[in-house]
Amino acid sequence: MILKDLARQLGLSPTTVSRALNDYPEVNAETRARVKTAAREAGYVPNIGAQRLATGRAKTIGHVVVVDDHQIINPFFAEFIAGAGETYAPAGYEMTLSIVPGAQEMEVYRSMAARRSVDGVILHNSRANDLRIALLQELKLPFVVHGRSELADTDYLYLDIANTRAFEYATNHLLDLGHKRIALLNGLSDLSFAKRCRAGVEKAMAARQITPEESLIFSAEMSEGYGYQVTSDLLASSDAPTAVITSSILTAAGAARAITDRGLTLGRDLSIITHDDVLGYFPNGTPQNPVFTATRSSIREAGRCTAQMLIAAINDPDTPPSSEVWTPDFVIGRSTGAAPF
Amino acid sequence: MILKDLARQLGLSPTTVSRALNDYPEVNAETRARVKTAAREAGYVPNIGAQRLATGRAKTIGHVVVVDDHQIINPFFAEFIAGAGETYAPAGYEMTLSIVPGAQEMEVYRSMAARRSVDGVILHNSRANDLRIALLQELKLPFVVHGRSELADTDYLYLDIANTRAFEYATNHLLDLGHKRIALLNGLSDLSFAKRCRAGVEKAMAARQITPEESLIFSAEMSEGYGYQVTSDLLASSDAPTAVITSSILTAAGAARAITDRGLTLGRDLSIITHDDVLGYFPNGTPQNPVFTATRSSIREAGRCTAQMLIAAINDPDTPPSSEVWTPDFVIGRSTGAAPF
DNA sequence: TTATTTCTTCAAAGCGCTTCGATATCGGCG
DNA sequence: CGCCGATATCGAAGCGCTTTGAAGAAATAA
Repeated sequence: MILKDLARQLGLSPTTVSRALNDYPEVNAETRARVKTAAREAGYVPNIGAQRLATGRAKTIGHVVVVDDHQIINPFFAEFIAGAGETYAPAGYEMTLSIVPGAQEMEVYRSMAARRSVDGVILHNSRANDLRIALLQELKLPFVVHGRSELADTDYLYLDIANTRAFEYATNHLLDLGHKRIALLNGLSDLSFAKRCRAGVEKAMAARQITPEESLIFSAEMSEGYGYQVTSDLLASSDAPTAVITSSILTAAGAARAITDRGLTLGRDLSIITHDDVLGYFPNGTPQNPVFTATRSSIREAGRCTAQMLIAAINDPDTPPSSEVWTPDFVIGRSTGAAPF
Repeated sequence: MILKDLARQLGLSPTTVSRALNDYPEVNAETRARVKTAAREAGYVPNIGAQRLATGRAKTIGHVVVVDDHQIINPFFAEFIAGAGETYAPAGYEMTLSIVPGAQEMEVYRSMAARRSVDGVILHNSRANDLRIALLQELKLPFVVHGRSELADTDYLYLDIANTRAFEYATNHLLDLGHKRIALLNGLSDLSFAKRCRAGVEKAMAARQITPEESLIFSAEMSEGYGYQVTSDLLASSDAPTAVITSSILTAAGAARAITDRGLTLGRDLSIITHDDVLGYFPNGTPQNPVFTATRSSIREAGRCTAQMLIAAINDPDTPPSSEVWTPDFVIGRSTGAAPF
């Protein structure tokens, strides 16, 4: 069933049928209703390739995922696109996922722009000095960044959380409890959120004349195993820290496992504060009774909002960009306590 | 830059240029080389909408993800599509993800078929009696199922692992260690893999005249919290089981946490065997030194292979379907030991 | 030499949709 | 009564690509 058939069946021209279906005002209300009913009954759906060609809009948003040894589809990303995807469908957009080696990432954006396969993209894993931003601006491909780059001179849309502030707050919480040796189990160091987390910790410590020790700062892909490994090693050393801050709940779970493995007690022998992205599959205890003391911000909600920002930017490209920075909640769980002597 | 421009620039017709780029044989080798070079230099990439319309092929594979209260993008799915995605790009295919409420799932397939937005789909979370199979056959939309349905009379492509056999093996391992009260922390009961896992456990127990107790069989979304909760409850009861079988490593991690939380020892006070999908973000210890005794099969590799099967089926629809069933490995870790008295 | 292949290239007709620029109809107005 | 603007519809021209069928040039055969 194509448009022409439907038009003939209704005794109308394809023009009118197309306009009726697309809610153009110059169609008689009664005619429109008749057309829509007939389309539904006949199961008519416009061919998407034809629509794309005729309108020049792909009605598609691209997400590029880099898979190298160290970067695979991780639970945070999964949760984020779940949120974004929920937003696309009702808005009439589709989502394409391109999974490519890191070396090809830039090429993929170029090709997306040239072949017009997407109307815009969302940038994940914002890096400190992110070359993708300049490229996309040059290509005139609308985009929104999840996170923030450190390029102060350019103007682009982003949605981020206030990592520096959150981690400063978390660190102060530990300092108030008497902790002085605090380890940071951070994400990969070239990611901008990791830089900000570290800055927050250092800021809080500096305010109390504490110099952060290089040997207590770690950077890696945020997995459970990483948290376990590093914490085990720390606990085995002669001058173990009394508290650990991690930037993900998976890492915190690993750290907790290392603590119980040694017969120690979480929150007494070692305190943990983590950032919690509110992963559906890995809840931080229950809302009433959180396991970890944590800074908390839903990454899924971030996905929803980022998608909305992008769709808005595509629909009216002239509206000036208005980015967002969210402040995480702070919840107190059972993973923190006064520093041991 | 469009085809016509490139053709004019080369002093050729669009026909010849198109044929040169698409490797049609009737183009002079020298001309082809000239065209390809010029295209590369000019950064010409064919418009995808036009190509779709002209060829009738979308060069796109669809994945539908159901998000209801209980089903969100989970780590297993994420790992699977990472594998599938790796396969698409080199083959010239794109991947679209549709994230929709369960009630709309069937409608999405209909619409995909009608608007020709994808050339084929991959079915996730195979259910025991899966209505999607009949629908896709009726729509003549090529598809491959990850998992297996129980519809014996239809012929379709699938890739699955031998869950029944694997869980029977795992159960026998526990029975050999002297365990008699074995709990099963299974996935959602309408999923076909969960049915097969249960069948495997029951088969092994039946062979030794043990009747599985209904009160030791659980079904839920496979999360860490689920494993923790159920195991905590079990350990608190007067006649706790001595072993637990779980169908996912996340659930196993939760179970392990429940054990250490009570001051008990994994593998001595309670044994655990799990199925390990080889999640990048949640490794089962190290390959040399696994934490959990486990049946193991890479879900990412399954994604790669499923994608290849689908592409093959799309390219020559006449080749008879040839499905695959993989046998998981069995690895022995530190989570199992002889049954306590 | 002419007829017949083979090798290259091209013009033109779609693919199914949107949209610009008419055209037809009709009530309202001077 | 003729003219005007508003309303509703249509014909036709694209969007950028592929592909069919034809045709010119070169090579081979008769």
